[in-house]
Amino acid sequence: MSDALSATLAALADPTRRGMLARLTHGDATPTELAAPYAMSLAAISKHLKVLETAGLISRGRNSQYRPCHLEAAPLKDLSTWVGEYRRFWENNLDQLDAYLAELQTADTSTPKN
Amino acid sequence: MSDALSATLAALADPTRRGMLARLTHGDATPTELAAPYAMSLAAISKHLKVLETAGLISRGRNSQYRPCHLEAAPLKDLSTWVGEYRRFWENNLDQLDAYLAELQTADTSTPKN
DNA sequence: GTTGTTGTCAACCGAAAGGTTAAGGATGGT
DNA sequence: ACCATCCTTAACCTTTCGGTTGACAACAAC
Repeated sequence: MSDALSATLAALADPTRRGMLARLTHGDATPTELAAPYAMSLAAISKHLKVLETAGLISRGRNSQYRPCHLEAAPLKDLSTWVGEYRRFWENNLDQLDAYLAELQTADTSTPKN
Repeated sequence: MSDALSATLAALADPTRRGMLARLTHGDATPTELAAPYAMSLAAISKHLKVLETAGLISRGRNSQYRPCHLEAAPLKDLSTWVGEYRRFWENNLDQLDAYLAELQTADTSTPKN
């Protein structure tokens, strides 16, 4: 899981963490504020934030006792780029094209495995 | 992890599974073909394929002994839509806007926590 | 300096992830 | 009928994940 994209995807795979990111789109927030919607200890929230920070999805400042969290979108940009490579596979009736190609292959002389 | 987006992200968080999807962009392939690049038992490959299938990222047919795998891009489209909501956060110098807003808040009368 | 609030860390726990090996089901070929 | 090939399943093991509780560090307020 050492590559950045895997870390990003793993961090985003948890609904609690996605909820925190969504909250941060409205502005920076402290762990206590981020914890509000969840029936969960603050320690658990702190762990989630560490996962997000390790993935580069948030950064944290310091304001007296408070540790405000800030959304960092760079990993999301990378994710968007990655998933964009697959765009042509969900656009423009590609399934029907695939079906056509499969039919061509069935009519072939060799032993088709696909 | 019951929601579809979490299942998609968790499935994609593994580099082996992403590699399999990348291979499937070149056309359908059997488990044995998909296993080729990896130093891993076929049973492990079969498990990975089950994860991808459960997430709706592939479908599987039957051609005699072979179980050809086919890329299904719908969950990727949903993921692209989700991440697209964050687009404005990595475009157009948003960090500088945030810094400006933070400065405004520091000049405020209340006790700012963020 | 004591007290309260905020947040993190360490230790622990159960469940899930990701791999193994061994067994077996499904199909094709001889 | 038998054998080989392809693939999945079951059982198991180790590591990671997501939560808990308890201790405590940092800072503010009184």
